Amino acid sequence: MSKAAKTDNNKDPKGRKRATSYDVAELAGVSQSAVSRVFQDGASASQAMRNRVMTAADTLGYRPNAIARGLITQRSNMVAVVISKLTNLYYPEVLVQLTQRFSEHDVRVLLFALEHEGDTGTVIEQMLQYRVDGIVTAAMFTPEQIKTINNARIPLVFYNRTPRDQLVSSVRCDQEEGERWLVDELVNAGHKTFGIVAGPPDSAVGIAREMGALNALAEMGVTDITTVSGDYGYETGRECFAQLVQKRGSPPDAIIAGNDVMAIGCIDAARENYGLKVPDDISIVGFDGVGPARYAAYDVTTVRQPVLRMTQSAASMLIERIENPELSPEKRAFSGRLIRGSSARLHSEDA
Amino acid sequence: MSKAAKTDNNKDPKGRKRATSYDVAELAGVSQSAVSRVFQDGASASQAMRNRVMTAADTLGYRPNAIARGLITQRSNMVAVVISKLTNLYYPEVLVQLTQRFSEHDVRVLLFALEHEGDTGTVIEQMLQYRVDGIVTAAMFTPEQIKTINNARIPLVFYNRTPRDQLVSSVRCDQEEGERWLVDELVNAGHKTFGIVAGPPDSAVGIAREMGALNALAEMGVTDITTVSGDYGYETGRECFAQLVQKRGSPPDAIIAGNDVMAIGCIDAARENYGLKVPDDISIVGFDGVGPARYAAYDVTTVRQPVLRMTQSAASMLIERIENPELSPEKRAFSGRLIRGSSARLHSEDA
DNA sequence: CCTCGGTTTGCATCCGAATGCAATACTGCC
DNA sequence: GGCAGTATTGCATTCGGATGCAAACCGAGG
Repeated sequence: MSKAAKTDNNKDPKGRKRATSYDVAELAGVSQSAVSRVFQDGASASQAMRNRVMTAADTLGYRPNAIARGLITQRSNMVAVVISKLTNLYYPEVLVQLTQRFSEHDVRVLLFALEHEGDTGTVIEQMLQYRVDGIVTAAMFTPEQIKTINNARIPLVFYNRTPRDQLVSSVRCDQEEGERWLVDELVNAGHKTFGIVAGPPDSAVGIAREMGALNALAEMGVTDITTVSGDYGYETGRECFAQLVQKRGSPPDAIIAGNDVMAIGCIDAARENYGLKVPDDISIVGFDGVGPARYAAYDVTTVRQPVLRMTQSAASMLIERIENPELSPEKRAFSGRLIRGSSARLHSEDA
Repeated sequence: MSKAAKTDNNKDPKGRKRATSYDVAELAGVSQSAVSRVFQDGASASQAMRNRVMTAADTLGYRPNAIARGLITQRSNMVAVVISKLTNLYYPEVLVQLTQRFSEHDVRVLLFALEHEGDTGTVIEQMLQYRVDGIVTAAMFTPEQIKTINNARIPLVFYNRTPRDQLVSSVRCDQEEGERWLVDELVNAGHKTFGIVAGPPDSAVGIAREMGALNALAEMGVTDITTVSGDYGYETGRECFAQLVQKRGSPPDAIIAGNDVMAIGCIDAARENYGLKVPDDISIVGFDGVGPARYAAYDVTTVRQPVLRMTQSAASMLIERIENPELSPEKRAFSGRLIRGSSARLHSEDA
């Protein structure tokens, strides 16, 4: 009787309602649990049952409702991916890679794009409400936010940022090491005066790179350093170059830019606005190894991040922790690869 | 009694279970419906009730479960966004814009990234299972797939592709018009022989552009046309240039590339491998108006897509149709903007 | 033919919030 | 003070599928 009632309110004016497992069960003359079992992996169901159910399901166009399933299983099979500053040419690649890695594990990606890395507040609330099974973030969270996420027992992996003093998992490219390589090479090649075009102040990666460069320069005994900062964009790179020159009266021997795009901006400014030859008059290096850095007109000397390995790690670390929440946090740092482009005179080129 | 049972099985070994509206209700001494109402927009609840519930909710760290809500309201508040070929430098921008537009309407984005535009099969199944409220796709679907989606009554908006003979909504940049502009200008500037570097054969946009260019060329009476095709990438652009030259024995007067990145590849190949001056010896034009097209070393003549307006349209068209499923399909085409870079000699520059 | 071990299947219940309806509380007004 | 009218609140049910448990079934061996 109660079952009959269920079919009664199918009075969708224009077209049939979406088929449910009950509808399929009825048509196939079996129980709803049977339908449920047929659509699961390791559930027990005879071949005959499978056939009947599948036939009925096909004629009704039935598809299991992932929302309902998520409610009962306490698994949404969705992970949140948080990105910011997509203008940074580098993240799109990361994003697609991540999505593909996750989809290999039958996990969907709920995307959160932040205008600025600071806008994390509301986003966290959203992620929690949607009961995502895990989070990969390429934006920094505050300690309280991290605590909130931990309390909700949602596995969390930071991408290219590692909060200080926090017990969290992260995957990153070793920015400091990369900057050290660049600095070593530049200093050994005879560059004495340096300009740094840092990233925006709210970028964790930018800060890591800037500090890495500054520390390396200090260790090498370099003191003539001028710093300006941009927003990772091309235009900003051009402007920063001008600022640098103005600030110190003349162009430095070398410029260390916070990413490749700004490096490209610097190169164009140096050539167009100051008639400088790169790398003869000035060396300019970037970071990331994005596509445009390989364009012949720039051929930027840079450190390429191992995006594939990093995204694979992030995805698998997260999935491991979703399946086994007891796993302790883990931090993985990958070395980048120094790419000796022709935008800088480097030491070992003559080796 | 049944309520008491509910609190009993809270035996989470390590830490409390996630708070539900029942927990909050109990602590606040009110009914579950009251809690539900407090967390809704237009529901009736006294101020006193609001305070009590909110206090209880805060101490428990309660957040409404969007999954459960979706089950009962038949609204997931999620839309699927399908993209392919993210290698195309242009889509990341689209993606972020879309995500932000949707989040303004409190709609989340479930991301599906296709390796190739053809891999749509499984993705559609996923979207339907997750009961997304709508779909924006930057990949082409087959007529059967479209029918499946229509049967499920899920609003669908195509981005930059308009299936032939299908009653669907779409937002696109008028590729044909843009190509016509480019062709007109090039022909009027005296270019006689043309090379076309088309996009991959499974790209709907690529085909539209290629056809647009060919039609325009035919109308202008141009017959010396050589076509090759690439995958939208930089390297492919370089290779295509070589192929073009080889195929016809010498470089054409002008090259029309399927996108800016390939145009850049062509420019580099022309300069580096053939010692040609751009635009003195050869004109090269692209399409999209991506960031790198503006780099000083290339300054590509191109047609810029009005991404902001297009994404806004796509988002609002979709949301309108989610809220009012009876709305009939609508196709919007936006004109791009011709950008007269220095990679081509154009007619009207002397005007 | 009956019994035993192993599969299949169905029953009943649960996940967490939304909502129609009825009961109740509160308001203003005569 | 009493009453109509509105604003709150609670009750019970619903969304669609998963799952523990017990009943039913199957084939093989005695």
